[in-house]
Amino acid sequence: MNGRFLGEPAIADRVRASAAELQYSPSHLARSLALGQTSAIAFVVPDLANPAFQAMLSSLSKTAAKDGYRVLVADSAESPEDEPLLVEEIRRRCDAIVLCAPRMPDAQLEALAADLAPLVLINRRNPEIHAPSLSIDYRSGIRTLARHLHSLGHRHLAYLEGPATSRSNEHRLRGLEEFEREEPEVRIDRLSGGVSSEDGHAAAARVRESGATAALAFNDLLAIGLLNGLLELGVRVPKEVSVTGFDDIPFARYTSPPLTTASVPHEELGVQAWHRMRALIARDEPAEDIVLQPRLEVRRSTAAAPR
Amino acid sequence: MNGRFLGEPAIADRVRASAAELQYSPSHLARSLALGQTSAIAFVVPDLANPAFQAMLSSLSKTAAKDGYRVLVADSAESPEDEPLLVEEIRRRCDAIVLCAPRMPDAQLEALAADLAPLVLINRRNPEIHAPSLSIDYRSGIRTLARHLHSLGHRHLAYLEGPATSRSNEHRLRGLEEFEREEPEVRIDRLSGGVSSEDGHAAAARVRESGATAALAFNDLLAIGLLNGLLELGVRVPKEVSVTGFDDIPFARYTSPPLTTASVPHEELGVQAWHRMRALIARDEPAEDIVLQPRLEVRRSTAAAPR
DNA sequence: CTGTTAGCGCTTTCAA
DNA sequence: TTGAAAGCGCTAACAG
Repeated sequence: MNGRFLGEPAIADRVRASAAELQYSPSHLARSLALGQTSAIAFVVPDLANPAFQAMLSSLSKTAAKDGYRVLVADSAESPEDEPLLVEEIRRRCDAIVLCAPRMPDAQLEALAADLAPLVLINRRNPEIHAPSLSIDYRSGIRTLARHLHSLGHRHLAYLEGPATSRSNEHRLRGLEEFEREEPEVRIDRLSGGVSSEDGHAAAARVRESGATAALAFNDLLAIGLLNGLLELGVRVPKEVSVTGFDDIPFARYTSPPLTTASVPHEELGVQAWHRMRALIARDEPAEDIVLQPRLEVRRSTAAAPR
Repeated sequence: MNGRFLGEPAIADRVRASAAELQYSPSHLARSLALGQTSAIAFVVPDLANPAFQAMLSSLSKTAAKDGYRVLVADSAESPEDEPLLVEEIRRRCDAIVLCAPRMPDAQLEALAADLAPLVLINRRNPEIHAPSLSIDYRSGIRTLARHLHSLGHRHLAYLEGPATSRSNEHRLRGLEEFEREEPEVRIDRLSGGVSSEDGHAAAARVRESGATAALAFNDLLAIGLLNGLLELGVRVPKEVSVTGFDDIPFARYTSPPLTTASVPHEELGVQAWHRMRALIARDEPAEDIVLQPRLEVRRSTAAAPR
């Protein structure tokens, strides 16, 4: 049945015919047990409703499929507590795991890492962990956005934060601190944001009250909600307040006004994650870790600061 | 180890301690083989990059997780030819399958259905197939949109088609025919559209040339691209041309102008799909098939027809 | 070249 | 109450 039969073709045909007649269908399960591999990998994200993670999943799944691998998905619902159990459970069902932006504390992740191997990490670097890691330079990306706003004359900015457990939020914060050191006359207010467009919408009033002339949102989802909330409050964007996002999700270019953002190649991350994973599974040396640079995408949600 | 041990607690503890020491971790695979169930289901869509399918996946995965089930995803890349093999392969890896908007011909789907059971169908009804089916009344939805445009004075419409293999595209076409019979003075041009925002964008010139005062797009993705393409061509929306979408993806409300659309409860579909599936797996009688009615969501991309 | 067998790691049944 | 054994359906190594 497996194609590499060396006997008489007629016999093979007869066997195949009988198999069809008996409605025989091989058990992938038993095959996996005997072979010791399932040809499936897990992909875990904090929020499957986020287009950025969806884009990675879509490209990871397509890419892995070319090598006969399927992907098992799980959403940790932004819960750092449940994450370790979820991750261990799903890992045991397949051959390997891609952890995307895990929210659990470093210590737990470090403790788990060996058990999880083969493991590929996205958006979470940790020198203690021996696993390929793909990430985005959020620190530099947010600085580029801040510098863009600065060049437009903005001196009072607001940063709408992401989840406190998000490492990439920390990196943005770090980038902002650097920027403040470079441009001491700039003031940046930290405002609590969230993770969804609704959160961004709800933050609009706080942004207006802060008096900032420009708001940097944690990501595009937040920025899109903020944009809308600001408009509803009668605040003109970008005339009165400029807004930036982060990610460049497919819809960022279609908002009103189109969103200035830092563009992240999510599809590329999915492809590269699979390449690293394939190497790991084959016990090859995976390619080097990469830190992708976001690209400034200037659209119409940012403009010169009001007088 | 399985919690229902009847002996001395001290012994159980000692066993557990040894297990931990030996880094014992149960093999889900072997357990599945012995038990004859994997606690995983497959979810197959034509395009994982479509937010409508992503929303279903996200809710299906969350809902199934509550019952200890994981989901294996696959994207058929809109290919009706590869679909049957893909579907059979992934089905054999797990306990059941949810087929979302399959593109393969009816005959093939009917032939496959028995092999695939337990099977839940989304967006594809077929009386020959004995499987729970959840769908959207696209026919009525598009008619509601057309009627909305008609009430605004539009008499020359254009319909931007979806993939030829999409049954839901056919249903929309059917609804439009009904509408034409009801309102004989209305003209509806059929224009080839596609499946992505890029396709919608590319169709903008064709829509303008058609002379229609309103365009109904197959879905929101197409509509958003069309909106943008029209704007780039200097066509004012909705002043000169009204545009409608279908689905009400999360971003439809944030486009410029916000998109009038037929709202489809994708999350609800995911939840209901799991409920049907759970009943099937438990050999219970699944709840009745449902045909959800889209809800007209009037936003600012539609307005009175020009003079 | 063909047919037999052990074993993957679990669950369940049956015997001690 | 505890231990031993059969079997889930496949693969791979081994004799015949």
